This record gives sequence, structure tokens and C-alpha cells, in this order.
Amino acid sequence: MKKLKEIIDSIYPLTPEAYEALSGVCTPISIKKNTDLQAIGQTCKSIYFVKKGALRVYYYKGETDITDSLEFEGAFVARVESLVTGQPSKKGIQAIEDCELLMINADKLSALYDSYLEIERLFKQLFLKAFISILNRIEGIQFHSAEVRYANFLKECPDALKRVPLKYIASYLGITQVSLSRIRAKY
Amino acid sequence: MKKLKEIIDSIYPLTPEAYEALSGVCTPISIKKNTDLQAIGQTCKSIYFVKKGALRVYYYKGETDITDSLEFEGAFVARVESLVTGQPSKKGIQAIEDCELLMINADKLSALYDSYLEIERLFKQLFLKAFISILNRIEGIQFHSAEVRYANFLKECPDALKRVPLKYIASYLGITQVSLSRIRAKY
DNA sequence: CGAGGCCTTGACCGCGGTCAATGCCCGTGG
DNA sequence: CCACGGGCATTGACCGCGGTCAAGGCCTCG
Repeated sequence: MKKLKEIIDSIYPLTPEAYEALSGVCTPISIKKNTDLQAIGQTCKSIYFVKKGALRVYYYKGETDITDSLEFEGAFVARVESLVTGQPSKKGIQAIEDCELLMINADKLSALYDSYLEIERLFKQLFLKAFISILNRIEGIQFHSAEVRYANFLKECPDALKRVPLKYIASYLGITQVSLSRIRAKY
Repeated sequence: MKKLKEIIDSIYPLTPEAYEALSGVCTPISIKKNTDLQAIGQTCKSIYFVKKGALRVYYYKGETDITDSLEFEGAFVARVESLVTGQPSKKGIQAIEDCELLMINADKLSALYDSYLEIERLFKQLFLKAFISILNRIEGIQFHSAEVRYANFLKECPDALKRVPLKYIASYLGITQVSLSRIRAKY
């Protein structure tokens, strides 16, 4: 069970007043394994903080289900393209385990920016982290073999294997279950 | 020869005063073909607007030279990771043709944000466009064959073929010159 | 005219994809 | 409590895309 405050402190600490204000726009949510937190086609108006559990962002490429990202305790989840453009998202968010979340309403959040510059900076920081991790991911896809990508993934998320079905991990790594299975067979 | 004003107007039009202020932090620059605008290892403190010519952002993956992006008239060029982190960049910017540019100093630019909210919004918009185009690029890399990527590239930049050496295009598409050559042989 | 850079082409190979068969685990109902 | 069915994972056979290595043509520039 992760605390929002601890995560924030590790990124961009807030004054008690700002933290209070931020808490005011957070709503606790529980969601069951294998249900959708946000369905494909909805417009994303929230950012979620994961207190407990595991989620995946996914979409359909033709017939096949692709896992776009995997998120665990302590992470923030959002569908940024939809959040900033206001367009319905082609991606959905699904619980892989029973989850406890905080829902942060995006409109209420940006209303806080005027009064609390530090909150704006915090989320700017979160956004930049996401941006840079995407740049790294491109490098991974373009230059590393599936085997190396799998090894890196294990290093970053050692407990993912026990919690996430292999088929999700495979499409997250950009390969098929079959290929992933072969890679695992070699240790 | 592209005008900065026209491009801005097509993205987020500014009032005359704001446009004046922005012009005040722009410096015209000329640079010769095959020379570096910014060398690898420098910290990026500028955003460039391309009035004329063609540039590429590149870096070294081991021994091999990789073209990260290609930019033509009307585009903005920056090394965002370096700009936001303040770290020296692993990427360089090189002129593929003789170029005429406007250099926008990043510090002076952000100093304008307080007085001109619209300028901040303009650049926020530019940044978001870059973010979304990166998301699309990931899709391209992950799901389209080299042949399709080449076809899409031709559609987006029809004149690139005449202006950019094939070896740069190849690494930009994430393949070798040899493979690109074979793809081209099939039309 | 020679040298070097750029592009093309051929021979060869390995990674990862598809298709299909099989094994395993688990929930449900007789 | 066991039997069955379905979803997930593994394995084998096969294949094609794109990579490497090396040779050869072509252009430009000194």
C-alpha cells in the first residue's frame, strides 16, 4: 500500500497547504481484477494514483489486444493524448489485480495551478518524466533484441512476472506470447 | 524561405506586442552544409526555427551514426531532454544543406512567460505536438514493416529524397542503407 | 586521373512471426 | 469429488524480413 505523500515527496515536495489542496481533489476508488477502470472510447479526464494493485493500459491493433503500459503501486496512470487533446482515447485502462486508487480530477487539478505554483511544477515534473521514459523506450524498441528487452524489463519490474500474465508482458515488449515463451526457455 | 510569423499563426496566434517580445529574443544565424549547429556533448540552451535549409539531429550508438530526426523549413529544432534536464546532450544537430535559422535563447524565452502567458501557451502547444508525434512514431516502429515506414516517410516528406542522403534516411527509419536500397529497388 | 564516399547487389543467416498440436491449471456442474 | 471445458503457456515446423559481409558501379572532388 503506497502513500501518495511519500511519492510526491520523492519527486517535488509540497508545503502542507498545497498538499492539503491537492488531497481535496482526490477521490478514493476501488476496482476489481479484470474490470475496466476506463473503457476504450472515453475521454480521459482524470489522473490516477495507484495505492495498491496492478493495471495495464491497452488498445486494439486490428484484432489483437496490445498492452501499452503496465503500472504498479506508487505509479500515476493517465492517457495523456486524450487528456491534452480532449479527444476520446483509443486506449483503455484495466485492473490486472484488485486495486485501490486515488482519482485526481484533471479540471479541478488545473484550477489549483493558479493558487499553487508548486502543484503545477509537480505535475510538469511528472509529465517530463513520462516524456523522457518514452524516449528511452524508443531506443529500446529500435536497438535492442526482444531478449534484451525482456531482461531489462525483469530488472525494472522483478515482481511483474508473478503478477502479470505473460501474454500482457509479451505485447508490452512488442512480441508474441510464442516468442516470449522461447526466450524464457533459454533462461 | 519560411517566416516565423506564419508558422506561429498556424499554431497559436500572438498579439502584435507578444510577437514583438518574442522577436526580441530571436537571433538570425547562418550555417554551412555539413557543419554542426550544436555538437554532441553541449548542453542545449536554444530552440531553433528553420527559415531555410535542412538539418538532422543525430547521435552515436556505439560506432554507428544514427539520425534521430530530420527537419526542414518551418520546423522547430531542439534537444528537449537536454533543455529540460540541463544535462549535456548525447545528440548533435548538423546542417544537411546551407541553412538560415532563428536562434531562440531558452532562458530569455522563459523570462517572457511571466509577462506573456500566450507565449507560454504557444510553446506548451509546440511541446505537446512533439510529444504526440513521438507516440505515433512508437506505433510506426513497433507495428509497421520497414517498407511501410519508408512509404509513410515519402508521403510526409516527398522532397526529402532529393535533399537528404539515403544513409541518413535509412537510420532515421531504423534500418540499414542496404535494406533501404532493397526496398527502393522494388519501387 | 586516381581516391574516397555513396549507393546498389548478391550470398548467407538468424530473429521473431504464424499455424497448429499439446500440456497445464483452474473453475463449474453433474 | 471427479469430469469436462476453456484459457494460458509451451513446443515444433516452417518462413520471411532485415542484418552482416563483401564486391562492384558511379560520382565528385582534389
